[in-house]
Amino acid sequence: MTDHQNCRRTQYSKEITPELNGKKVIIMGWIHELRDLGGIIFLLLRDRDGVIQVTAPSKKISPELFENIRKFKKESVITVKGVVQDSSKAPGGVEIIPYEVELLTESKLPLPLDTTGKVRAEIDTRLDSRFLDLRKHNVSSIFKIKSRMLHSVRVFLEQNDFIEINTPKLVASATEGGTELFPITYFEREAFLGQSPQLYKQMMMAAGFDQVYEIAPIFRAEEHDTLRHLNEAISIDLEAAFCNHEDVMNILEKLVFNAINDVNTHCKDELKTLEIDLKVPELPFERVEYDEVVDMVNSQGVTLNHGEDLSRAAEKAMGELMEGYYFITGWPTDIKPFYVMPSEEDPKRSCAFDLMYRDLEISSGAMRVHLHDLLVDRIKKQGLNPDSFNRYLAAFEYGMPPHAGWGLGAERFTMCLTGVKNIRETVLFPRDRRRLIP
RNA sequence: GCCCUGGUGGUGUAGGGGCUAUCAUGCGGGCCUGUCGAGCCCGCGACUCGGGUUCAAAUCCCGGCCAGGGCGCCA
Repeated sequence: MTDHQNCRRTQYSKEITPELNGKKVIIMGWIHELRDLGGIIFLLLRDRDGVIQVTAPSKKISPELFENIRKFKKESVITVKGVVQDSSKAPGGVEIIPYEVELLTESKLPLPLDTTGKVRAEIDTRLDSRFLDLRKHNVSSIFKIKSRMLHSVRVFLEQNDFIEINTPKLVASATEGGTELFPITYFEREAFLGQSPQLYKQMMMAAGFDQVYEIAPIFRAEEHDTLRHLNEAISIDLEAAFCNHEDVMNILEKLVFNAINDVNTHCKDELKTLEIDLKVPELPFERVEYDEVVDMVNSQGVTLNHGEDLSRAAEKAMGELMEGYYFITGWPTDIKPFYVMPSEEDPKRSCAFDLMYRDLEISSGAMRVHLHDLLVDRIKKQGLNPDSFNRYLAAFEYGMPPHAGWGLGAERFTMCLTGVKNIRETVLFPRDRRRLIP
């Protein structure tokens, strides 16, 4: 009788080493592969972190047990109770000789996709059966690295005295400008899904929190259809008072540096699975002025007029010229949002920056406008109505400190850490132009 | 949204007006005691949908839907 309500493993597969020779263990997981050679059966049992071979020689185990194992199907969940056998013939130098096996749940066959890597599947097929796709270690490794990166970011920011905050994702106004928002029904009213915690982070500066961060979803209703855009993404957002853009750039580059180091030391197996050699960048990251970027892009034969945002071709041209991480600074004020502070020496240039990795923008930030009247001015100049910003603007009338901040795309950063080319690879259940399930 | 390309067993593919629609993997059965992408034998399983051209369409044409790549959009 199978005991489903008392299942506990003694070890994960990766914890079983030749040193445990002769020890009894209980392992649980999925049947990765089954090789029946007639008189001996090799069963590869996969769990979260690895695969271990269970070897069933007909002469060493009972006929009933042997027949049971022979009837197993791939991807079924089983418990194996057995004895560790140190063996040079086994993969990893160790295997389990079973004395008892239990089928916990049987898998339906055929599988919607191959979990062993023999036949590759398209991303669309994989996402349709994502839970199965994620059983592959080269896929789950991406998420272990993402998890480690987020952990590292939290530790770093806590150590630097930042307060973690949570801001609403249901918002009333669609007047922030720029990106399209997803409209939703909020009881009898219309509301929207938040595009960014920007205005709330700034209000926390007026609240006297000084240094805040939030790691949360953002929603963009753009019909983009590329390898680097999502309609739901995780933004690592930060805002700090009594400082300028230079200060938050320093924090950002240290945070990125720190995360890469942390992933390198704690995700060795995952990086190996992904065949990634993660290079630790040098600090400080190179700073390139926007004016310089225009010249560099044009020198590559790609047209970029002064005052324009970078086209995809311009980003690629920069990617050809720059290795690793670099900042683009001194952006024209006109192409940046209203809350970006114009430079004191030259108001046509702003205190905004982007952090790039080769041809990919992974973060953008700025010193913000903390002066109420200037902010109202800038809102009007961008063709927006200051009246719809009342609650936000009020925060600037009762003592708002100078401040700066940035937002870092968690998925884009994960692409840099894992080397994957499609941003959908970095989200468990991605939301894009076409996909809303699963 | 625009441009290009495509949609063939569960998965990944070859083919490209008529013949039993190719191959791999998978699945079912058989043989096999050291596999590790196990091997060998037998079997199973497919032309995106709608319309049109034609004696004949999976193949050509039109449209839809879906996907891949590129771009645009992305304060």
